[in-house]
Amino acid sequence: MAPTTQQPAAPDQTAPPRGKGRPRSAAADRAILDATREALAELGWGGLTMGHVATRAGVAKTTLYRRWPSKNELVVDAVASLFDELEMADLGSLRADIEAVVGQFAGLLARPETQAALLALFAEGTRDPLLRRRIRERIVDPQKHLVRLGRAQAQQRGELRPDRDAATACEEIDIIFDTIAGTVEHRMLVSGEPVTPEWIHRFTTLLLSPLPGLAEQ
Amino acid sequence: MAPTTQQPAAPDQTAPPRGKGRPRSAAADRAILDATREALAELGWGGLTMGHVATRAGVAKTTLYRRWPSKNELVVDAVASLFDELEMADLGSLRADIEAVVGQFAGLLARPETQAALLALFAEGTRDPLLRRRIRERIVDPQKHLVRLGRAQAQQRGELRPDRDAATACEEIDIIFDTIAGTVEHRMLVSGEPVTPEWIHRFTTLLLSPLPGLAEQ
Amino acid sequence: MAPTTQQPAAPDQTAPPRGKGRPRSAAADRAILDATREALAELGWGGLTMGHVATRAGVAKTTLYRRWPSKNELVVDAVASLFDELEMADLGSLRADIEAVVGQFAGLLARPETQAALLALFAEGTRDPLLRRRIRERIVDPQKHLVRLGRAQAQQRGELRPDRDAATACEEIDIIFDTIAGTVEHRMLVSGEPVTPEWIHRFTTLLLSPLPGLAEQ
Amino acid sequence: MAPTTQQPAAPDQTAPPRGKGRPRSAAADRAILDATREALAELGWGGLTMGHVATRAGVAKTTLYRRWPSKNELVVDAVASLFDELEMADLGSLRADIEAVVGQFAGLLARPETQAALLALFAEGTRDPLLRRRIRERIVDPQKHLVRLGRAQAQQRGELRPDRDAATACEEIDIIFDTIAGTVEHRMLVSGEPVTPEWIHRFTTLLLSPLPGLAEQ
DNA sequence: ACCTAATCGAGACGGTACGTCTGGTCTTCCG
DNA sequence: CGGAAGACCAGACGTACCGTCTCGATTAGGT
Repeated sequence: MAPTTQQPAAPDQTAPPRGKGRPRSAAADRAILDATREALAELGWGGLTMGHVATRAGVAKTTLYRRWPSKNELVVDAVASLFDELEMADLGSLRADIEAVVGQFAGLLARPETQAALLALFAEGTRDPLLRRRIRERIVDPQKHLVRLGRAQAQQRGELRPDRDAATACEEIDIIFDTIAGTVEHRMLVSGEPVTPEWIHRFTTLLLSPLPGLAEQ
Repeated sequence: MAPTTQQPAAPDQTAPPRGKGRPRSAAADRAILDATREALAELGWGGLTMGHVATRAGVAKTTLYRRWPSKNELVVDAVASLFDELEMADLGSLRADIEAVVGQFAGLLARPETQAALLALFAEGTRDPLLRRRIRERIVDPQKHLVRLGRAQAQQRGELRPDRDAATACEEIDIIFDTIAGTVEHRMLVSGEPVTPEWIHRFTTLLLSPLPGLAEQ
Repeated sequence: MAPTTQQPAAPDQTAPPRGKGRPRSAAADRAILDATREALAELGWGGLTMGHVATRAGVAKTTLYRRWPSKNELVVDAVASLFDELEMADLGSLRADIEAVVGQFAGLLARPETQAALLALFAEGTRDPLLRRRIRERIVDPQKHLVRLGRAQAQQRGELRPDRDAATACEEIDIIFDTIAGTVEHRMLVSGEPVTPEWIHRFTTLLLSPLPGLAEQ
Repeated sequence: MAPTTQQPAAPDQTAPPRGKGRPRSAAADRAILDATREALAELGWGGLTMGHVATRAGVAKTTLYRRWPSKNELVVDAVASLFDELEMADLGSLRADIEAVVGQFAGLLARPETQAALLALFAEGTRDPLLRRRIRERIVDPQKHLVRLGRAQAQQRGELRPDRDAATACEEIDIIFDTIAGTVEHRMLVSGEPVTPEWIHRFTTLLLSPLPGLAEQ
């Protein structure tokens, strides 16, 4: 998806913007984020240690803390880049587009590093408003953009009516997004059951049609 | 809800069932679970400490570990009882029943102790199959039972067609449950926005009808 | 010297005096102090690390900090026991007694662990009154006792006049003690030159007689 | 005393002697040494930090390390100049001269920066021969010169016999010096008691006469 | 008027030790 | 024997300095 407006995982915006002393090593940034993803996949959230990441990245702990104030922020950035691979296809129909993006999302949630990190991050974000904001900016909003895009495509095709006003549109996007993201996450991470093409089809039907088996109302 | 098959937060079934020496203090169990809930509400998941719980409950750490093998299991039990208050009403229509149960669930998620614990537990459960199983038994399954109940009620009223076969029914219950639970959790705990009656109405509409604005297909 | 009133290097008096919980391991105390002395001798004051001591003693850092609040206090106790070996002989004359005790003291200062620790402790004590107090109780006072003892022996022999009053006696003991201890320390640790029997003889002469070469006054 | 043979605290002689590039700032040297003394007085040896000194002196750490290889050497130079104020008076008698110089030395040891630095330096010197040499050159030898001077004055007055040979003289100077320096340091820095005129008088008596109270021998 | 070279400030870098905290286990005594 | 108390080992935490390095910007002397 959108490599349009994307920095390569910018660490800490509070860094001095202009160069007085020695500039920060860009290689260190990359090594740290890679190490974080690897460690997440191997050891999971609980096994992830700042010291461990630093060692594996060949970097001093100080360097790590200079850029990310804590494990939470670090993992947000490390995981965020994974979400960049989500893309909105244009397959000619709303149903096909939805099924495609749900499939992509499910594929992402199947990766061990995502699985290890996502719910843990959400849990931490529950208590820390700054972290929630960061999660929103780096993870949630890019996803929500997909919904916006898919919706616009469907409107252009004539499958959906054009927006009446911006506020309603926004609310509709929100509700659709929470439904898609929440349901897939709950299915995979809480119920622990796989997301198969069949399941995707049935879920899309739920979104697009009345409840299956609903008697004529 | 179902006080049918429910122990009053039984700690560890592996305990010696019969009294040889001094019997375990039931008061200790209650004090521990209360202390856990209080500490969760005050300090959140991260701030919850076994030592802290023990102190607050006026109990030795040993006693605590004798009953629950770790923080995770303890919190499952402490939080599970909160889910007992969920009940399936029979308000005469499927929509009304759904809206009622979603509202109850949202109310539960608004409590600080639930908020602090739920996602964290799910995150831990991602790695630990035994924990996931326990979560399922004590938290998820009781909720899923509500869906089953509501569905049966609607079938009796004639709003839904009767089940064709058990397998399909089960799958349909699963998908509905994941959608309701996942969406409400995502809305409240990840997006961090409130679940108002209006939102509930719109979400229920999404479940019961085609996408709003969907052009005639 | 006086094993009369001596605890085997009691760590921290602030410990709860009698046993409610598990008692502190006496073996750990011994292992820690031994490890401290060994590490001092090998690595010196600067190379001595709490973590290193703990590891070498086969003890957790927590155990170490439970007993001694910091490196300073730990080393005081570790070194103090070395000073227990100082004894006041009774060799029949004041000169012989002085020479013997100076020789013993010099021998003590020649040991690497003493050398590494003593001045560093004194330096730290300069800033920390509690540490200075502890140094005084565990290291200085036992030494000063030797002076008191030697003086009493000389008075019994008739080499010295009996005390006129306690205050004057105390002052005289102080000045003699500071002179002996300070001079030997300065010779060995600052000037870095050896304390030979010849030097001891000359120093004792300085104490007992007018300056060598002093013209008749 | 001797501003005779004194560089104004020359930092590091290993600097390239002749100017090709930009010359070193003399102001920086002064600022660094001043900052060092101030920080010593305020924070003590343990609180003294290279980074702190650099900041306080308005200088980069690099500049500091270009001149002094470590904290130890820096403090030697910073403190050494304080010892330049020691002077040998000629008050007409050996006793008066000794009492004067002991008083001066005690005054010096009463200053917080000296107190913080001296024993710490000696302690470090115990392990580092190069440092000990530097201490000797910049701090100890100038003091020892005072003893030599006072001795010569007394010989000229006829209070002391002339030297028989150089070696013996040197040894006698050494022992007197270690005694005076060591005793005063021990009294003030270890015992932590003040050096009053009365104490100086008694100490000088000890140096010049047999032990007080010594029965006729 | 240019070079050349060492200096300056700032600050990031890899390390290491710090002292604290928590997790689980164990050992003791009391009821 | 159960329970309270608390010591035990293990190890991660986030901070503070260490001494080195890499910058861009001065600031001289030598041509």
